[in-house]
Amino acid sequence: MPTGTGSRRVTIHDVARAAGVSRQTVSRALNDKGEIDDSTKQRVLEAARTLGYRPSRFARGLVRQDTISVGLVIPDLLNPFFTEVAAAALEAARARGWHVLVYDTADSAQEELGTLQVIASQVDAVVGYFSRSESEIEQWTRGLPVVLIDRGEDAERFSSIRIDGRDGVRAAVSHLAQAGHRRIGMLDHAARTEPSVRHAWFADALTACGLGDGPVCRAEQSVRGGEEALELLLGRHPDVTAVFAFNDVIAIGALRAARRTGRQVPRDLAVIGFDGVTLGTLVEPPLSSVALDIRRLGALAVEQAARLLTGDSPLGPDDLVARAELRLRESA
Amino acid sequence: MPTGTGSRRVTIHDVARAAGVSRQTVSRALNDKGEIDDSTKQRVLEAARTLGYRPSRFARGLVRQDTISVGLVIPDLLNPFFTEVAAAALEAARARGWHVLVYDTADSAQEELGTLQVIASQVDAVVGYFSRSESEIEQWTRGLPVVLIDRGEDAERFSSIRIDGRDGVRAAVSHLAQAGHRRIGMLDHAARTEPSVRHAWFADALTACGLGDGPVCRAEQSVRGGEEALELLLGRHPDVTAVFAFNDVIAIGALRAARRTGRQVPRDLAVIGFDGVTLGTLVEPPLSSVALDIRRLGALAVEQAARLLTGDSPLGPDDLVARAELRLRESA
DNA sequence: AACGTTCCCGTGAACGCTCACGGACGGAAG
DNA sequence: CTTCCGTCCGTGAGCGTTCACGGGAACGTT
Repeated sequence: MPTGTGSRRVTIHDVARAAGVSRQTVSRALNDKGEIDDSTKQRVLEAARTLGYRPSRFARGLVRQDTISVGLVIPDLLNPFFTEVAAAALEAARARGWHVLVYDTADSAQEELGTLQVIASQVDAVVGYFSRSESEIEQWTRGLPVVLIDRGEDAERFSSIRIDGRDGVRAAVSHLAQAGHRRIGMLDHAARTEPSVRHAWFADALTACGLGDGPVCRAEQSVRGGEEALELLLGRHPDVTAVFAFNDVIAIGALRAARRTGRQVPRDLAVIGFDGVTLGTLVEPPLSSVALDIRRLGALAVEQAARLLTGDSPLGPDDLVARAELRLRESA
Repeated sequence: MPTGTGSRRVTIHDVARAAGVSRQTVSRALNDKGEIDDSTKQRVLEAARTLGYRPSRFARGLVRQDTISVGLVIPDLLNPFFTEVAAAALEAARARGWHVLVYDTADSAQEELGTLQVIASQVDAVVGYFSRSESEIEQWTRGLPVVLIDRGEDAERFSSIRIDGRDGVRAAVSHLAQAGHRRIGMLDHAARTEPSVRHAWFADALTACGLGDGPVCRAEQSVRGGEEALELLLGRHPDVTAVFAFNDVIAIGALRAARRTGRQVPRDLAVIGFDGVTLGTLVEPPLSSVALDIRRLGALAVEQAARLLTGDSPLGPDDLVARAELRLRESA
């Protein structure tokens, strides 16, 4: 068993010497591409096996530039929305024969910087979520194709898959209004300092429906965060009878908190989330949501990365849109 | 904007020429390691920027063999258990500064073979789930460190993180027996032809508790699969009052099917799963489960990969165990 | 004036592999 | 016998980067 603890790496040269042939013949044997006698091929393969030879991916990649790998950057793989985005991107990448390096930045700007610093030297393109400034991203990616996802309004230098939930949120609020709700609150994202884009859609929808502006609470990006935020919101505004959440995870937290405090959903409190994750079908009651086509979202991001990579006809901002539409279940 | 559609790649040489210096000086500027005048450094950096230069990861990797990357092979990232395993492995790998290539084999033996064929040339070690035979795995990995997870009893050539749920399942069945259940069924894994190891634990536990053997139904690895399997099981064996499921996903399906058919959980039907995924806390009622420490599981796999990689003191089979223990919530 | 230092910078070599070529050999065709 | 072709194999070059070394210029020291 050749383990090669500290010793030199086994190269194609060693195999050649052991088999009594040249490097090229070894290469022929391993990549089975003809021009080689079958007996010598077996001999080479045998030598390679006993020596424990394994070609260097770097040397190989250096000479034939065929394999493409893309970096996928995700804030939190355990957040079911990002799980689904990752799965979608993985699927799209596999269809292209790409390799995918996944980086979970743990919702931390620090970790994000860390990945930014190492990712450029490992991949041919980058896809995913970033919270840092575009100039900071550019500084580390340096001309590498980058596709951002859901980068709000400030995606200028990079391609970004824009998420357009305006109509969907409008439909959601409108549905709530028609159900008789007059005081609708929102559980917004907590990380950013300013209100989110989704909140802007929410506010617009409220005025469009002729409702006064709704109270808002910031929620951590977790079920727990949603629970806490809902209690806070309801504590401060007991007249609220419906809530719209920044995303489904938070909405599910709200659902749970509502039931735990004796409210019945949707009778006492209606809840609508955003994203449309599968998890929403498993909770009680099933969660209504302004839903995205997440598989398409991931596929779109990879598609654009591919176009940027080859250089031909990248999609324009108008094509890089994922629209969300209201998917009614039972929570509202 | 130098996009370089079909043209030659921009090399360090081009930058050197443009800046009027040597390759080495360019290298010094880019990896900022002193021995360079600040003004020339700026000049080089400027040249690199305008040329759109980006060092080749292959050339760099060839000469300084520092970056390590590991392949993580998962049957289905959307299955919450594997999501958590992946997240755990990602975290452990990041702590080591490793890069992780993720492959989702889509529960398909064909896709698994496909990854097997390409993965060896891309990573320094492989961690994850495989259904194919060890010889087949070995054929493609060729001496690459491989760490299998939950490979049942037949892990001989490779390191495998064994999942030991014997005591946990025993505790689960025992708990059900003490609650008065006499007829306990199981929803087993459907893919394999023979009954799973978990079923063996279940059967042993039944006899240990003095109960006759329980009826079994095979379930697809999904919530839907669990629903269908439970209906089948209950249709065939109406006297069953409790079920143990191969895993939590299936158990959640069972939970839903039970409630949908008017049964109350756990009063009319008790349900216990396996794995202990977080999702179990979100369903109604919260799922009891024979729970694994999934983060430790992932960390252990990566740890062993690291040891195999450096060659020193790999963990033995006795250390490569993840024990599962009963975690009671409300479904039983 | 000779010498040692410090600061920059450049030159060969090496990393491990594949590609493009060319050559040796044997047998079939002329 | 010559010519040709097909089969098999080896040699040089090159992929793009970093490492180890060496050297020149400028400055200060004795």
